[in-house]
Amino acid sequence: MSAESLTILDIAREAGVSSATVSRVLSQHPNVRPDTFQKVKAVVDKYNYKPNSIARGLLQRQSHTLGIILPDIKHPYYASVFSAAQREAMSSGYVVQFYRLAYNSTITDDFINQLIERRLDGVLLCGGFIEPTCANDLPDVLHRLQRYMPIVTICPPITGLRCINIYTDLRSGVRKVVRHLSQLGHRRIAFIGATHETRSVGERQLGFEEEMAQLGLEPILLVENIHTPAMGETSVRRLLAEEGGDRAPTALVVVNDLVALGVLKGLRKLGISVPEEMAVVGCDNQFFSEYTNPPLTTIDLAPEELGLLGTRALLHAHDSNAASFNQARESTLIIRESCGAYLRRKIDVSAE
Amino acid sequence: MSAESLTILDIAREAGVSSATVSRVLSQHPNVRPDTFQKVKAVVDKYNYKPNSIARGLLQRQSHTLGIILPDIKHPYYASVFSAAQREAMSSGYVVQFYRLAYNSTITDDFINQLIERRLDGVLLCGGFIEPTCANDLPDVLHRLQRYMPIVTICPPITGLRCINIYTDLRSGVRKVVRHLSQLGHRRIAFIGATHETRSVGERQLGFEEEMAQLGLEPILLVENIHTPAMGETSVRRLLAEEGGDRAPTALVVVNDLVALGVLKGLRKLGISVPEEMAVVGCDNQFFSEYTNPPLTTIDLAPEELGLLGTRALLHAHDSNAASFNQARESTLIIRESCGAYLRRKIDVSAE
DNA sequence: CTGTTAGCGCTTTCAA
DNA sequence: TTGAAAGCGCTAACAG
Repeated sequence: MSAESLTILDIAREAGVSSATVSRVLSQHPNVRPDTFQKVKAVVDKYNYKPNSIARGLLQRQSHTLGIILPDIKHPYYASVFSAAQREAMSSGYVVQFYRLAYNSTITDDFINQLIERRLDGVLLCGGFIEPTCANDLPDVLHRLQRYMPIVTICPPITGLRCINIYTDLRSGVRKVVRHLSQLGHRRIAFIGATHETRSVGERQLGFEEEMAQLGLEPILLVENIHTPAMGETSVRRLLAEEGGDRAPTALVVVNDLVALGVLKGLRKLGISVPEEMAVVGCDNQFFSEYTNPPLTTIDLAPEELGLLGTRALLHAHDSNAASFNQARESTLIIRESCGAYLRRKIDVSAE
Repeated sequence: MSAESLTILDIAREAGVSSATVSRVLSQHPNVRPDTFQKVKAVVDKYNYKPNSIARGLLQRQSHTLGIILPDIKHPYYASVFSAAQREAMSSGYVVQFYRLAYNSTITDDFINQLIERRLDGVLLCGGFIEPTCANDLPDVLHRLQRYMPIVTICPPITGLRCINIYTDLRSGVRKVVRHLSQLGHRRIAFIGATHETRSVGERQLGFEEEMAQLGLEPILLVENIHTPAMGETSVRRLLAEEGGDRAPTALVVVNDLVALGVLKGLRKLGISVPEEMAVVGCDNQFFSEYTNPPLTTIDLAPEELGLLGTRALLHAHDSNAASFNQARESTLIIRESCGAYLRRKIDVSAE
């Protein structure tokens, strides 16, 4: 397999120079005489010699490697963050290592140790595991990690943790949604969400409740462990069983687009048409949301931007003294058809 | 930032032993006296010392790192392969690095060099860039890489390349689809696909044409550069413009589920109902395919299985002498509603 | 401009 | 059972 393992010394010998000179040639050091340069380069090319970046990293104390930790790369939101992070890292000569940490697990010392032993140059943490409201030692664990490498979190700010944090303000995002629905005339609005276990879900619920309160409306909540399309599909029936008849909601705010996918199917199976009989709004603006039937109104969280900015912040963490800051970004309401905003207009048009 | 940089020597001094002894303690070497072990362990714990895996790797000539290269992590198919690969690698103490290589680009020497310099213990290559039928030097480039590390490809086998290859047989998969549609009574079946630029797309088209020929049917082809939902959406109108009236297809075989998502929307906008007026079948069985309206009939390619098996093969590539083999897996036809298979039954039921 | 030297932090013979 | 010593492959002073 790896028969090819020439070292810099082999090249030096063959070229009749010292290893230092070869090193200089390799790293484009200016102080090399052109003819020496050529001579060495010829040998390097002849043997197709590739320096060992591990050895170089050992000496320079950097691995040119970034870690990125998230719960599920198959989730389109995380895939977007990851994708953008990788691009940004790559364009600066860094490589990304992927670490998975399940939604419901907390970050442990053992896990942290892996990162430390790998001597990463920085770590991006995103969602899930850094979310549990129950994990009170989270700041401690992350502060320990931070003694070894800069970290950037992409999630709602964690109380007691001093680090770079970037996120999209979900709370105000959901408030926008509720306001929009109320402007369309809805009074009985329900929130289909997960339990508070993750803070970013809690933020959504909080935004929902705050805005409903401000509008003087009574919130309808179905808060269970709902986080897949399948769970969304079954949740609808339960919600309408609990809140039936007069009390039935006319609009649904769904915790994310993935779940909303199931909610739409659930409503379809119940013969409830969207948006005529029920308005539906998601959250996330995934690639598929434009293609649901009807196209899903949702809020855009700009995950790629978070990944890009997070990585950039990480790469600059050494030179910038601002080792800790919070950056909140605004979400964007994407109005499509599932909320019924275009309903009246459509009807008007057809009536003409 | 990384103030914490104790070395094994610091620990050795503090514990009053040699670095060799500390090393033995750290790697659970049997020949250490229990009291020495405890003494050293105490110091290690006290300072929370974490050995530098980079240094260890340099000596042992392995990085315990696998590379995985694919065109787009946001694509659910690749995300699944990646996810499974990471799990399998992690469970064997390996970490995965992600490299992106765009769909349309070919793998270059420069790119290969990055991998070599990073001294990866193996590389998994998947889709896109290893696909172009035009890149005739592909085997050469990969053979060069292979001199440094084992590689596994996940794609239709590449002529002239000797390496481990695992894939799902798309050709027979699409043939199943066509057969199924013909059994449902369809005679005018169209294929909406991309150009031949990638072989895995070519395989699908080949399967389509082969089976149509075998059935004595005339194939209808819309083969352009269609690989996003948006392109799928617009493709329908073009197809029906070209092949209208009597010649209009009654069934559509779409190159993948992502594109099918757009095709469904395009048909909806044209007021063509699925499956009543047009049967649609996708390919890939993505997470969303069960939730389209109507649910999409498709073929399952088991990407997670490919990722798992590919990684496992990579990890065993050293001890197994079978340095090169092809493993083809069967695809599974997933019958849902968009193909109309349940149509008659439904009608019967409602007629009762 | 180039070579010598001394490591980076760890493991692993070989002796003791 | 433990320690001394010799590197893994490379870079970075420091001389010359």
